[in-house]
Amino acid sequence: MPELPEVETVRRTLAPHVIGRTFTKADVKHVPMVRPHTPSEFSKALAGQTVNTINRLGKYLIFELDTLALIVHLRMEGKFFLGDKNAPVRSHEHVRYHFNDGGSLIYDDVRKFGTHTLKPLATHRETPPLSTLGLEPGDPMLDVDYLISKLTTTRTIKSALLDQSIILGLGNIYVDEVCFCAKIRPTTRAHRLTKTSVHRLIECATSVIAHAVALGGSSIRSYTDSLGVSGRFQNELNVHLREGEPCLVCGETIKKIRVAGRGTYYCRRCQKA
DNA sequence: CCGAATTCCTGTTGGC
DNA sequence: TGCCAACAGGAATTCG
Repeated sequence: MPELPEVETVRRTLAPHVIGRTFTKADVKHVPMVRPHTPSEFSKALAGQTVNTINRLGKYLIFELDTLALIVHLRMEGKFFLGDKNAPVRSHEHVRYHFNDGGSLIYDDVRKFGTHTLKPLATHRETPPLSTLGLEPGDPMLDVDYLISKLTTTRTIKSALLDQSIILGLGNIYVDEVCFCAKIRPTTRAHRLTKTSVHRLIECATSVIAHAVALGGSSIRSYTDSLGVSGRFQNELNVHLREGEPCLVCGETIKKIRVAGRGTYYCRRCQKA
């Protein structure tokens, strides 16, 4: 599932291919994907708009057009492909964006969970969903005081770290890795964490995400290549998907449990906080 | 308001 | 080997 590092990789890969190109229309095959727009109003609004830049906020891709922002969330398995006018329809193709040069940008998504929405460019960051988002790992504003103020909840720290209004961009894989790095058990109640643990959490979120971005993200079963996007971070995972294998730090067997409704991997010896 | 459960969706996996 | 239920999960929505 694409998390911040995978989405950043998609952004970097896509940018040189689509910046400067102008849309003529979009064929929407899965109607709910462009909600609340109807396919025809979505397509008409895009016509004549040029892609000036592609940004990213957390796991959201933001295509900045002339007067609109096209905000795309890949959710689990969304992928982009570039095609020409004769590109065959892909098996899970749901949206095809057409450019005035005859080319196309194809969105493919097995589970149809992705979302594509249009917002006025001038105010897109001030309205949901972007307006509700927290701070990205590496943002200087993400300090101990900020995080402690957000962790007054009784939920588990895993649940809190998955909450995009607190820290941005972490999903199931990276939350497990960040908790391992910070020596924090995923089941610990957020408000019970010490200041020292919260400090480690920030350091780890920053370092794990930076390392994953540098390696182009992770390619695992539910998220693989599109546009030549093939990350190498899956080879660096310390706990995620390693149930039954020895902890790379202490040798203890990695456990898998269920936390916040998600498969969760941790080392019971290293993660005691 | 808070947090847990449900919903969306389909390919893969595991148990019998 | 074949069948089918369970599972995977981000975030919006519903429920208690």
